[in-house]
Amino acid sequence: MKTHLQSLITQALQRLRQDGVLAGIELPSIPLERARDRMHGDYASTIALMLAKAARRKPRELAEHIRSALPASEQIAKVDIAGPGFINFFLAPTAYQAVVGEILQRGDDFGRSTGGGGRRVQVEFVSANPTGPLHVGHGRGAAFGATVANLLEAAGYNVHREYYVNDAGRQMNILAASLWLRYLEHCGEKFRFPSNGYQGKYLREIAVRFYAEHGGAYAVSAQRIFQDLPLDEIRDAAGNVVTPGDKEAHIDALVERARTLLGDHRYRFLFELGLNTILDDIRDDLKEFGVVYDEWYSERTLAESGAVNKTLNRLRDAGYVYEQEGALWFRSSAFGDEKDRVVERENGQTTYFASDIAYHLEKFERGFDGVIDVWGADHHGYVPRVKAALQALGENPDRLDVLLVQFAILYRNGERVPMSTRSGEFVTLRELRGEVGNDAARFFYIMRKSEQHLDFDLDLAKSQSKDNPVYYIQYAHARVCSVLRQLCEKGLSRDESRGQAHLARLTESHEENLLVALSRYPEAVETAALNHEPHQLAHYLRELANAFHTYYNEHRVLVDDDALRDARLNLSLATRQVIKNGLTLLGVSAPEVM
RNA sequence: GCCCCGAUAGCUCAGAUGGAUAGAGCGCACCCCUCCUAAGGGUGAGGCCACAGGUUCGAAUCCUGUUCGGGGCACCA
Repeated sequence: MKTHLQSLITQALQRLRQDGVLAGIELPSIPLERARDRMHGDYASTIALMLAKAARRKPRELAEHIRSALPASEQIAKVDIAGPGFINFFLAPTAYQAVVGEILQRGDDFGRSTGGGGRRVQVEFVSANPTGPLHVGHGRGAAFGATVANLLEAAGYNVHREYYVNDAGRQMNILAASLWLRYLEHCGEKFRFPSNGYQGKYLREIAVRFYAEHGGAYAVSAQRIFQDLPLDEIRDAAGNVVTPGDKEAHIDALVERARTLLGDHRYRFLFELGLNTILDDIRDDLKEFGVVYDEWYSERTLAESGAVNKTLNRLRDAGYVYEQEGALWFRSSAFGDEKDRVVERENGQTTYFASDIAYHLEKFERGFDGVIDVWGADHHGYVPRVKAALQALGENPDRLDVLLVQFAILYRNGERVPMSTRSGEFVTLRELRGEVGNDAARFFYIMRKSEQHLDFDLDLAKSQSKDNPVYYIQYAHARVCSVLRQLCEKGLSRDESRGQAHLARLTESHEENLLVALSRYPEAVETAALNHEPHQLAHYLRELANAFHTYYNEHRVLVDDDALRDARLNLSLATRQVIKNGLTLLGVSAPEVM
C-alpha cells in the first residue's frame, strides 16, 4: 500500500514537472508515513512541505497541485490537504479489509518479507566465558540477540547465529586450577582459596562428581602446591586489605604449579572436564530458553589453526605493530582509538584482543554482508579498537555493527535484588526462568530499548493479569481460540469464503481500528528488524492486543447473522495469526487456553 | 581528566528518516458482565519533553554548551 501511494505521488510530481509547476526540480524520495491520528486519514505525506521552497510556492498551494495531479485509484477514498500542507490519504474500506484475506492466506508467513534480498548476516551474541553458569545479564543478551536474529530473518536476510566460545587463554586455566583446588578441598586438604579463583558453588559440585569417579588420583598436598608462591591479596568481608599481595601473580603461579604437579595429561583432563561441563550447561540453558545457534565457534581452534599468529603477522607487515617493554603493541591510536593496545604480553601469551582481531577478520573473510555483535554495554570501550584493527587489515569497519545491551536489574517486592559477580552471588538465568517462566523472561528482556537499563519486575512478570503485557497479549490469542471452541459447542460451523465475501460488513469503528492495526504488522517487523529494535514489535503487539480486547468487549463475534459472523470470525482469526507470528519472532508461546 | 549512553506524566517507558493537539501501561478517581474467559473494556485528572542558546516554514527529535545520573578508560576476559 505504501509503495502504491508513493508511486501515485511520483506520477503526480512528474506530471507537475511537465506542466512547469516543478520545472527543473530534483525529485526526492517520497516521504510517506502512517497518520498518527485517524482524523488525518491513514497515510500522510509531507512532500509539499519539502518541495515548497524549491518550487517557490506556498506549501498548501503546492499540495493542492499535487492532489489534482494524482492519478485515480480504487484504493483511495479521499485525499485531504490539512495543516501547513500535509497531504492526507484516506483508504477505501475495501483496501484495508483486504488485509484479512492476505493474512489468512499467508498464515505463518504473513509479515515475512524478501526485503533483505537473502543477504548474509552473522549475529554473534551471548558468547559468555564458559567459566560458570549464565546469569541474568547474559539472559538479556540472549533474548535480544535471538530476537534480532529472528527479525532479520523475517525481513529476508540469511542469518547465521553464532556463539564465540572463549575456551582458550588465561581465564580457562584459572577455571581448571579452581576446579582442582575444590577437588582437593573435597579430598580434605586445608588451604585458603585464591581470591582470584572462581568462587561459585557450581565448581564444588563438579569437583564432588569428579572425586566420586577418580578418588584421590589427582590429590597433592596443599603444602607442596602453595610452597614459595607469590602471596595472594586477602581482604576481609568489608573489602579491606588484610594481607597485601599480588592476586594476579598468585593465581598465574598457581596455574603453573597445577600444570607441573599434575603433568600435562592430568591437567588437560581437568581443564576439559571443567570446560565441557559448564559449556554443556550453557547450551542446555539457552536451548531451554528457545535460543539456538548455527555455530559454536571455538577460540581454541582459532589459535590452534594459527589464525591468531597469522593475523598478528599481517598487522606487523602493514606496519601497525611495535615492541615496547617486552610486549607487542597494536597501533590502534592511528585509527582513532584512545591509545595503543597490547596484543602479546611480556610472558609471550597473546591477549584476548589478539584472538578477537583474528576472529573478526575471519568473520569478514567468511563473506558475510554484515556482521553484528551483541555485547554488554560495559564492553563499549572495546568497539574502537576492534574496528581499528579491521581497518588496519584493510577491511571496511562499517560492516561490523556492535549492539550494546545494558544490564538488567531485578526487582522483587519493589526492592532491588542484590547481585555482585565478585562474590559469585548472582542470580542465574536458569533461576530466573524457573521463577517467571520462559515467556515472561523473553518478553521482559526485550520490552525496553537495549541501550536502556532494564528494571525487571519479577512480581509483574509472574502476575496473571492485564498489568502483565505478556499475559495480556497471549490472552488475546487464547480468546480467539476460545471463540472457536464456543462456535463448536453451539453446533455452528464457519465458512471462510463466506466471511471473505462479506468483509464489507466490518464497518464498526472498532473493526476499522483492528484492521488498521493488522495492516501495520509487516511495517512493525521491518522497522524493528532494520533498526535492531525488538521492543518495537513488543509495543506493536500490545497495541494490537488492545485493539482486539476493545473490540471483543464491545461486539459479539458469534452473532446469529451468518455472513456477519463469518466476517468477524475471519477478522478474529487474522488477529490470532498476527499475534502468533509476532510472539513467535519474540520467542514467546501463543497458548490456546489460559 | 577523557570517552560513550541516558534525562519525556507521581512510577516504568514509547516516540524510525525533523511535521499536525507529545503517547502507552501502572498508580489515582469514577464507570461497564442475565452476553463468546472481568486473566477484559471505558471515562477523567495528570507534561516548561533536564536547562540555555543555535539551525528552519517547523525541534522531544539535529548542532553547541551546562547540570544531573549510569558505564567505560588493563600486558583481565
